Amino acid sequence: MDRARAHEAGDCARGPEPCAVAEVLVPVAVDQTYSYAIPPEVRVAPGDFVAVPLGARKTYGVVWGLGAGSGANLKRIESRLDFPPLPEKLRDFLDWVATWTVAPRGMALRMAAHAAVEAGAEPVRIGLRATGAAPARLTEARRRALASLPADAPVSKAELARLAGVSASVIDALIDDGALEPVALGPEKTAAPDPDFYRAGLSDAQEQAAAALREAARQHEFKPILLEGVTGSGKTEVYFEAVAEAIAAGGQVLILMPEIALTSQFRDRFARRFGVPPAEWHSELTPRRRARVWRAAAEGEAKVVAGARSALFLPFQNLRLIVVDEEHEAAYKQEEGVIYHARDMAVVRARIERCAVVLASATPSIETRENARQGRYGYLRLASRFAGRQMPALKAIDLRQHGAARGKWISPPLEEALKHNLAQGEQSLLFLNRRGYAPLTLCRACGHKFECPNCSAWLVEHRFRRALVCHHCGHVERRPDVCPACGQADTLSACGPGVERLAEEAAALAPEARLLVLSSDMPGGTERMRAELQAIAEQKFDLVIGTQLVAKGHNFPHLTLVGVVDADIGLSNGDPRAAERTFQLLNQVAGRAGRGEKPGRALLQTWQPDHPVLRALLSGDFERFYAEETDARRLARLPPFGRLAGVVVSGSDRAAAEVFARALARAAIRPPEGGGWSVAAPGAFPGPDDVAVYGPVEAPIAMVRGKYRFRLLIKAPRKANIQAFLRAMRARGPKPVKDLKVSLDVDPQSFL
DNA sequence: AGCACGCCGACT
DNA sequence: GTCGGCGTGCTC
Repeated sequence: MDRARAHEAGDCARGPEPCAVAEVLVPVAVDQTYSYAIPPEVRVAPGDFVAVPLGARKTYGVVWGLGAGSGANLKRIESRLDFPPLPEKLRDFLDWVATWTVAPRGMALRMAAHAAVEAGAEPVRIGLRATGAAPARLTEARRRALASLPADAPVSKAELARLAGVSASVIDALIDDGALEPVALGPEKTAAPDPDFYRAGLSDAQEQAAAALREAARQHEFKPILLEGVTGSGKTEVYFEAVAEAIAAGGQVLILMPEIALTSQFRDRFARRFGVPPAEWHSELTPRRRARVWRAAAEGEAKVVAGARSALFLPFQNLRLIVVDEEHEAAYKQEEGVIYHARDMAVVRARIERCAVVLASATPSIETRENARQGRYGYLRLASRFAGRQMPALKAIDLRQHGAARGKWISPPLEEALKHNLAQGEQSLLFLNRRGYAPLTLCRACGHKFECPNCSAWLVEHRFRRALVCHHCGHVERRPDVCPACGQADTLSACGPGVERLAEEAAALAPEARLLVLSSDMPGGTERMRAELQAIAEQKFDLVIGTQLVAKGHNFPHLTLVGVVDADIGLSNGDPRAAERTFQLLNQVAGRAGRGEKPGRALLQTWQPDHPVLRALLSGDFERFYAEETDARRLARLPPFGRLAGVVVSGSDRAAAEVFARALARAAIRPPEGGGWSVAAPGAFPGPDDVAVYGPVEAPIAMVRGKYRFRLLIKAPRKANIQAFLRAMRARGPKPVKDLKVSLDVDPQSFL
């Protein structure tokens, strides 16, 4: 056997010399693999985890390929690590993600591998088994303990003590006597979801969509599908049918959720359909549980994983279906480290895995809608609510005619509707997308405004916590009683509303109502949140006041009135997606109403009832709104008709950051010869094939966490290789010095 | 990302 | 004189 063939066979452990080289990717910010010698006693194959020396330290890495050569003057792999290997398709996916996002491949590897490595080895679980030997003395407690021991499977000490109703010391004594012996238990097995556990009755429309999804899940071919269904149409039940099909066919399923607050409610719903909850994956899991889910995914043990965007990098063995729930949600965009959009990367992963991917939403993104319209994605629609339930009736309250009193935010018509609903014993929701008591606090005597020391942003008063909080960096200070600038007492005044303040106003209107304020900063974390959401569903509150958190995907069957306090928030912030976002959010909130037996309605307080977004919502003519928005994007050559990239230069020295950003822009404007693109002259209107460079401009919130930020925006035709452009720009620009940092964001979603 | 090296200010 | 702060560069 010649050398090359020996490598292929993974058979190079024969000779006395290291006879091969492995290309290893390490989880650091480098793009290349490093070559290491494979020592004779170690056998490795692509995908294997290995321990390698790196500079002065030791780290793990993953074999990305095997190379030729003797490896004579290379460092050696220390050992092969005992983790399931990273599947080839996942490795391909990581390469793809790194290229697309212009991130070092090592950082992409880190996202996929860290969970496995960071928890360390699983502790060995000890079980007990009868030896058959009789104990020296058989007391009543000892007899019960022996009698309670299951014959088939060993149980842990704590479990046996509980079963027998005796203390652990009784068990210890039995072990000492030789009547019981400890044995190592294998990993804990969790029951697999049962595709036939409970089949809900589906409407005709649902059944039709479900049939198409089942077919896609059966195929094991790349098949993206948009599942568009109005709020309350039962999208979840429909894609559950595809999940059932995929697991019945022996495959695995990934269900992506935009927020962890949603996973806990989803858990129960899943368990009702499949008998057991799905494996969960999100940032609040302990390292050990993460490692367990990771391994379960790799070994094919976890049939269904539901999780946040990072679940996209789990090492599935046989992925048959990916569901992206609420696909339009901005929370799918990862904004730090490797900057990626989980919805788009889910489609890429599905292509590599050759599986179906379902994008579900009541209000799809323009991008996904357009992909469906052009036939790149399949398109399934649920046009009406489940079980004949009506869509909520939407009405605008024109604040120009029916404004609230000074210092109040609930207009007379909304007040009347609320009181009426409460009198009927029905549940209401007030929606305001602002946490805290008031977004700005100022001194009436001297005009002093409370500002964050690290960010150019106002401090938000949280009256409940008696604190002023920065929503950008987390800075907290005590709310003083006297103005720190002029020293006068009782002059500090809260400006503008937050949910806490709205609650105060509502409580004055309806003192007898059981009231709950819900926002993401609620103390008690996810568990508390889960309990409160459950309590709302059981009508333990009459009036709920909440931020966007309450808008998303929850089912509150007793809710019949939704009041949107400020429908105009977010309409005028310079973001190209502002209108679309507002449309999606308001539709989502309004859609909370009337999901039970009683019909619901939504009242939207607005200063601009003629705005296209409000008109679309009120008339229900979504098609027209989508058509207009899509046309506007096409004309402006914005995504999906063109490509965008954001470049952010940040640093603690404002002037240095600005100078650097200018230098980068110059480097971008004069691209290298033969780069394959033309660049519009500064200030000139770009031609259809030109790449345009805008900026730098200072970010709208100039300083965040003590860093100044300057932004460039790159706009390119759809066919242009924007990644190559960014790489060339970075290579030609100056090297960052001191604490200057450049971050590249392909397909930015946020323009702050 | 993490770690060492090197260069500057301050103090056992 | 050394300790240690951060800025810079490299990791097969």
